[in-house]
This record gives sequence, structure tokens and C-alpha cells, in this order.
Amino acid sequence: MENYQKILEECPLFAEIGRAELSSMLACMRAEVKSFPRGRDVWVEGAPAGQIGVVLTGAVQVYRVDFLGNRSLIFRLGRGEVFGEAFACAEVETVPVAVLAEEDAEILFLKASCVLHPCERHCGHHDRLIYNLMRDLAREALWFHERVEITSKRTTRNKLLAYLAHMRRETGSPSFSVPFDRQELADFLEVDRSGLSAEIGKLRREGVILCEKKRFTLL
Amino acid sequence: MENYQKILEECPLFAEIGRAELSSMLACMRAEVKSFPRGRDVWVEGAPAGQIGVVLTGAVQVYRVDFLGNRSLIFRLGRGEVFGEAFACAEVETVPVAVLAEEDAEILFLKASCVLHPCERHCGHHDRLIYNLMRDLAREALWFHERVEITSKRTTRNKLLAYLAHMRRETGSPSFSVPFDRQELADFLEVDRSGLSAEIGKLRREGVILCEKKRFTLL
DNA sequence: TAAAGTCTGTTGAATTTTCAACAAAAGAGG
DNA sequence: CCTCTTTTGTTGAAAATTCAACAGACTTTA
Repeated sequence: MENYQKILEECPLFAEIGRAELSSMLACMRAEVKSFPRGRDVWVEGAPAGQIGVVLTGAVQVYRVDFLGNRSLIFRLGRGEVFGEAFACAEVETVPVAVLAEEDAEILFLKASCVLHPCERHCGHHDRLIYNLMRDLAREALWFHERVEITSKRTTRNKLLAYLAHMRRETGSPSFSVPFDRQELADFLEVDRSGLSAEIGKLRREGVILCEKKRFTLL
Repeated sequence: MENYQKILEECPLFAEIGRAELSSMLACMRAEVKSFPRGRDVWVEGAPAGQIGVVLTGAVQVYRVDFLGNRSLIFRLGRGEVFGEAFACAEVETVPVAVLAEEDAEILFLKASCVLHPCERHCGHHDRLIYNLMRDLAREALWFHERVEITSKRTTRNKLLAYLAHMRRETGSPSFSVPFDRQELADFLEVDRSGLSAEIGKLRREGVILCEKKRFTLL
């Protein structure tokens, strides 16, 4: 676990928790690190809930596939980001999403019940951990609101423009790279990939955007 | 506040907090009750965040309207349910949604900073309140996952069927009433109202469902 | 009870999406 | 450097959505 000290310190979930405190807490929470090669499933839909995952290195995708084969990309998470916390805190049995290693990834798993219900040893900063977890949940909800704003648009064009506007706000620049390839972007926006490509071409010809692979510029 | 004792006791946000404790906490949290007639705005989009709302009586809708006039209904909340907690916990400046009284409603407002940061008097059950709030946030996130499951479907028909399947799971019965009129259901599913009506008619003729106003039966 | 307003279902035309198939471009690996 | 694989852009046809308009049913109010 020592190798990950630096990452853990930067992780919002462990903010304001000292190094010494943290390592005793990790033991309490049955922390374990697992590695996943690019493309490997971290969780499949329906896996038992009860764990909280923290991305130490690499990146993962949280998604869902419906019975028709349509894939909805829900989040893309990088270093320090957390998944599964909502299912753990809501105390559901199984996770309703799948998680996939987008790149080679190392994931820290915590036993959720140990996070939610302070152990008998009453580790000092458990309150802080709960508070951080709450913040995390709030940010997740906020992101869902943003996602609704984007995916509720009725046309591919407007979904794309809403997403690009979001990225401009987030990066503070009219020029940015998106973390998705075309198929993933389509899965996120919940539209057809070929239609998305066509729409990007049209916006480019109309002089609304520039687009070079994953790099977009709003004009 | 005494008039609301019974409602407050049943509210998940105040679960496991005794009556006496609760009333002293409410004072700490600057609790105030306001009444809204049916149709009145509780919050408009862009209103300052920082309050947590609890529906005491009646019902409210949390929604969003985009620049094209499309309305997305995000939740419908009834007695004991909470709104605004995500914006408060994420410490954003303004709320990105609007809230409307669907029926005559009484709302309890709490000052969010007082909920998140225990007062100097360290009211006894503040920890419990935070825990309850976290549970609430987790449930909200869970509901968003469910909503994605429904609205990510590509056709009106499949969105509707996904929603009806959700209601069957939730009520445990193939026959149930939806809390929406047709326009609201369309706003929730993010489809055109007339197209939704047409699809309901088609499903009925096909013998897939029965539908009498707001009451649906899956066959 | 009548009038006014709201909600719902229908329709047809215009727009948009999806789907399947293909070819060019880019990238990976030997 | 060449081959194999993956990604991306294009296309046309079929399917679905949206939009506007309207009429009947239902509610509310005067």
C-alpha cells in the first residue's frame, strides 16, 4: 500500500486525513488493490455490491448495456475517482452497472460496510471520511444533472453541442480534447455513431466547430 | 413546527432522531416552513443554492427547461422527500434546476451550511443527520441510474416500456397508476407528447398494455 | 348549467435517427 | 515495410420522431 501513498493523499475521498491515520483506516476497511489489464471487466452488471472502488492508476468506464445491445456510457473515471459508493450507501444487493478498465488500471477496493459503520476502534478521522464520501455522492448527483442537460436534447446535433458547451465551461477554453473516441462519445450521448460522425462533419463544414480527432474547437 | 411533528418523524432525513433532539436541531438549522399554492415556483433555475428543502405536504416537481423550450422532468417528490441536498453538499452557488409546486405544498427549508457543519453546541444527533443525508444522496444517485436506464432507450416505445417495467418492479404489481399526466410523462421520458399518446394507443391495440388515464396494466 | 379552459388522442408532413454496408485512414505488430 | 485490425466518415433506405393543428372528452369556474 505504501507505493500508493501519494495517490491516496490526492484522492478527494481521503482529503484531510493524515497519512498515519489513513493507513490504519485502510486496514479497518479491508483495503485491497487489484490490477486490471486494458479491456478487462472490473465489475459486470449484477455483481454483488458492497465495495467501493478507487481508481489508483489508469482509467475505467462505468456503463450499462440494455437488452437491445445499446451501450450507455455513464462515467469515465480517472486517478483518484471513486465508483460504487452510491450502491454501497444505498445498501443495494447488486450493482446495476458494469465497469471496464479503459486502460491498464489498479483499483483500490474498500469494504463499504466498514466505511459506513465506524469500527469498534473508532478510528479518529472516520467522520471526515464520511463527510468526504458525502461530497463525492453530491458531485455524482451534480454530474447526473449535467448529463440530463446534455442527453435530454432531442437531436444528435443539439446533444453534441450541449456536450461541447459543457466541456468549454469545464476546461475554460474553447479548444479541448474529449476523453472519448467516436463510438464512446456516441454511447455517452446515446446516439448512433455514424449519425454522430455525420453531424460532426456538418458542423465543421458550417464553420461552427473545428475537429481534429479528439480535439474540438468551438468557433 | 409542532404541527409537523408526525411528518418529520416519518421523514427519512430525520430517522432515528428523537423528538426533543429534533426540535433543538431544527432551530440550529434555521428551519422555516413556507407554503406554496399549486403551480407556484418554489425555486427558479439559477436561484441561490444553500438550502435543503423537505416536502411536508403536497408535492413538487424538479425540472429543467432548455433554451428550445424542452422541459425535462427530473423528479417528482412527495411528503417527506428532500430536494436541493446535492447542490448544498457540492457547495455550488446556484441551483441548476427549477422546482414547482405540483399541488398546494408546504416546504421546510434548512440552511445547508448548518446541516453540513455541526454547530458549536454539537447537537447530539448531528452525526445521524449527516448519515441520513448521505443515504438520501445515495438514493438520488440510484434513481439517476434508473432514469438513465429508462431515457437511454432510443424510441418512445422502448422508453415507455422501460418506465412501465420500472413501475411494475417498484409497486410489485402489473397494474399501477403513474404520478404523471401525459405531458409530464412525455417530459420525463424526454419525448414528444403526441408521439407518446400515439404509442400508448398502439401498445393498447397490440394487447401489450391496458391504459385508462393514469392507470396502466402490463399484460 | 353554460362557458372557458385543459387534457388527450389523431393525423400528415417534414425532419431526423437508425441501421447496414463499405471504403479510406490510422494504428499495432511482426 | 507490409499486413492486419481498429477507427472513422459516407451513403441510402427504412423507421421513428417531432411539429402543428384540430376535435372530442373532461374539468373548472362563473
